[in-house]
Amino acid sequence: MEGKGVQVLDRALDIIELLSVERDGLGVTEIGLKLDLHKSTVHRLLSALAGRGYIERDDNRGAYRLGLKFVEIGSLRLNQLELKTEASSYLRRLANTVGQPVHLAILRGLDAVYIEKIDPVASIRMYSQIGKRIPVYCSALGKCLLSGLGKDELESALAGIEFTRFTAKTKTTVGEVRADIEGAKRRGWGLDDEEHEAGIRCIASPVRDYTGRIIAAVSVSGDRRVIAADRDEETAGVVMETAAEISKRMGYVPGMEE
Amino acid sequence: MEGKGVQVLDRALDIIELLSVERDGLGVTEIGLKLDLHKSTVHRLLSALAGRGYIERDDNRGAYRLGLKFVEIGSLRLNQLELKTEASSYLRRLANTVGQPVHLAILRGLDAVYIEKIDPVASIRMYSQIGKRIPVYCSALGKCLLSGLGKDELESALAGIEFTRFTAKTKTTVGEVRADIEGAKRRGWGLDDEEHEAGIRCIASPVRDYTGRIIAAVSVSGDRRVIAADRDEETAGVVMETAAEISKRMGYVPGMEE
DNA sequence: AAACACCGTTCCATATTATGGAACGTACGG
DNA sequence: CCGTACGTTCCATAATATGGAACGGTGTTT
Repeated sequence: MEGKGVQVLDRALDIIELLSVERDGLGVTEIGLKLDLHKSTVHRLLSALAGRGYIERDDNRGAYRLGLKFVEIGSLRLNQLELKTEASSYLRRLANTVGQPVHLAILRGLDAVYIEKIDPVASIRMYSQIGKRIPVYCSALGKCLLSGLGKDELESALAGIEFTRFTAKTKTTVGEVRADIEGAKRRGWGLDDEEHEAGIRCIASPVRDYTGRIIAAVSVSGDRRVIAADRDEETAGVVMETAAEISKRMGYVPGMEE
Repeated sequence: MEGKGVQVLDRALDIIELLSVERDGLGVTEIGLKLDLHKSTVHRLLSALAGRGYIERDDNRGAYRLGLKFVEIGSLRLNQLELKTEASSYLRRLANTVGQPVHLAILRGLDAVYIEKIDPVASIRMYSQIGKRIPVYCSALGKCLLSGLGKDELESALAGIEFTRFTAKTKTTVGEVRADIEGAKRRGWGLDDEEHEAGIRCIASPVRDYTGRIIAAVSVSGDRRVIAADRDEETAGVVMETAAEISKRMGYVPGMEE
């Protein structure tokens, strides 16, 4: 076959990704219709995946849905990240101090990927999700992560951005984003001023490792009345403190960055 | 080919599961050796998986490891569980009240699968993991989950248990486990008295839904000096209270079971 | 109660794909 | 500088996955 894929694998992954957004599961025929696959093909792939726990049947309706094996594999992958393991208790402490959701993210391509999310006790806001991505140009986390790139790498990354205007305040030019990144680098913290989600502001600070490189970023986010602009320096202070503690834990010695 | 599987899919899943326990990733040749696959086959499958984010290359060494796509899919699956979404804030409250790790689990076959895990701020104990399984016969969660089965279904389940002695206190006969389950049913809470992990005790209580059926269990666990035997009734009280609140949230009306 | 429609499941001839052997380029160690 | 091992690519062909047909079961309609 053409291209880089393997047909059976691509079909199976298509099924998996389809079911990952279908809360109530789907039947064989419906999966086949949505993915333009013969139902006997679908059935065979589902059976194979089910045999290993990646797919399960709904108890009542018989619909197929993702199995909990994905949860297990996802957790195993997350726990391979030493950074996350080391950072968790600092993040919990920050969440309780600030009383707002706290995230840890790493850079993947042109996105920040959430690898930890701590909600304070009273919080029930569920927008972000571990494993999800947010574009670098309109997130505090993303700007911090980009601030760790070398000049050439940064320009290359900026050149690759395809802008989507999420809110009235979304930055949509390379120049604006570059300026924000430089500001993040200078201050030691980055800002999302309702650029990704209207009404939501976010402050992040970078985490470094023993080589001095930026490997992650920590953020606090919340309603613009809670993460109020007039208290940004104060909020940024506690975020930077937490990021510094995690950095230290990862072997970073202040002053060693390039 | 023979059996229920699909060869390409089984090979890809073998690679995925191998990498899920290899923190530093592996090379093509090494994967091939471990799975008895030709390196050109391995390379093709890795490339196909990498193209969709399920595999990534280590920045430095070039080793292959799982991609963060698994984290995303795992989180999407978890978030499809309405129970988990609804329960999270109650569990956080319980963790802070008791100051010990709290879990939520559901029944899958003869295991309790952790679908939520809350560590209090100061805790760094990392034994359990979301997505992991613990056998029903030697866990408080498992005994609570089994207590919701009908008589025939329970006997069938008990007949299927293959006992492993984890500690000196592990129950290893069907009679002992049946007695524990009946005790859990009578009291409204179940106990793991160092049966799975030496020195660790655990108290759990079942969660019901609007049909009155047991759909999950909540637990608190910790060192036997902290979850001390002489205070079990007290600890159980707060666990049952949390389980009752979650049950209520899931539409359960007290008195409607059976 | 019978007929109909649709779904999930199974089987198998064959079309199509995945395989693995050979070869190549690169990087690392001696 | 040379040898070794790894990752990568290509392609003839062996082996597998496909999908068409058929079946049983369930729910709905007449």
